[in-house]
Amino acid sequence: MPELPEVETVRRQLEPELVGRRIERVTVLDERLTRPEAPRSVEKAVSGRKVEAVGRRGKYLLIELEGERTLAIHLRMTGNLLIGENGGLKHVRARFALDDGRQMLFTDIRRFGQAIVLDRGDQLEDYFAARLGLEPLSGELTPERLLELAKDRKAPLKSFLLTQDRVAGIGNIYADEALWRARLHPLSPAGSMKLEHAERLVEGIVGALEAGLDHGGASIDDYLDARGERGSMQDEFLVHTREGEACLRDDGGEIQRIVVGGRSTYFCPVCQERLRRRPRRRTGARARPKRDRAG
DNA sequence: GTGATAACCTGGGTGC
DNA sequence: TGCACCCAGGTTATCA
Repeated sequence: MPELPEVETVRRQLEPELVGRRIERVTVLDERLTRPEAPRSVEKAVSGRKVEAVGRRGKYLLIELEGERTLAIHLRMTGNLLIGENGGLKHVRARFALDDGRQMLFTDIRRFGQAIVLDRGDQLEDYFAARLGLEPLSGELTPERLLELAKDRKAPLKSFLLTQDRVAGIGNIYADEALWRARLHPLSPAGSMKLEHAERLVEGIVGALEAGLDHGGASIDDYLDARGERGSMQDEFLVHTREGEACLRDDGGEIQRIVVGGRSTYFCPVCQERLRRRPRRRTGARARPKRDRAG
């Protein structure tokens, strides 16, 4: 499933191939891809424009085009962007014909992927401001800011990490990996963290994402990089999908699988500390007056 | 405002 | 072998 490391891997591969090239023609083969916009409007907005840069925001890939337009692509669960020959591929949802004769193809088995065109400037800013929070690898994610975002939240840490408008780019795999690295139980209420926990969690998030990047992402199911090759992060998982195996910390714990927020969640019950909600600070001598027995 | 859950979607695995 | 059913998960909409 493409999360931040997978999308960033694709971005790094596409950048030298696309920047300076002109997208001569776009053919959208699945109208779901461009919803709510009509396929023709996206085809018209992109065709004939030169690529100026290839960026990323959270799990969105941003192809910046001349004329202050940006093609924002989300791979969702099974989307792939492949460049080169790519003959005989199944589930092709869009074709981008480049001016050097090659094609970039968007394939997507489950058809959840999205491609929209935004005007650079306010429209782009507003779109992402409403959806995405801190970028974990940019240095803006500090323990203090994470603590502030989690303040008073009762939601489990696992669900909190998956919420993109707090911290962008973390999905099911790297949430599990980050929590294991931080030694924090996925069911701990987010608002129960203290500074020391937030410090461990930031370290865990960054460590997990960088490991994913180092291994070209994880190819559990359908993910392929822009060259059509699989990543190897799935061979390096510390906890995700290791149900029934001994914890790698050798602490006697056995990795368990539970469902949190409808998502499979893997953790070690021995070394991942379950935090409890802190009681609200009461004001005054008695926060809750005793019942007046006299009636 | 917050948290939980369903829906979207399709290939693969499982059970009968 | 073929069929029905369930599961996976990122995001959004809906509900409590």
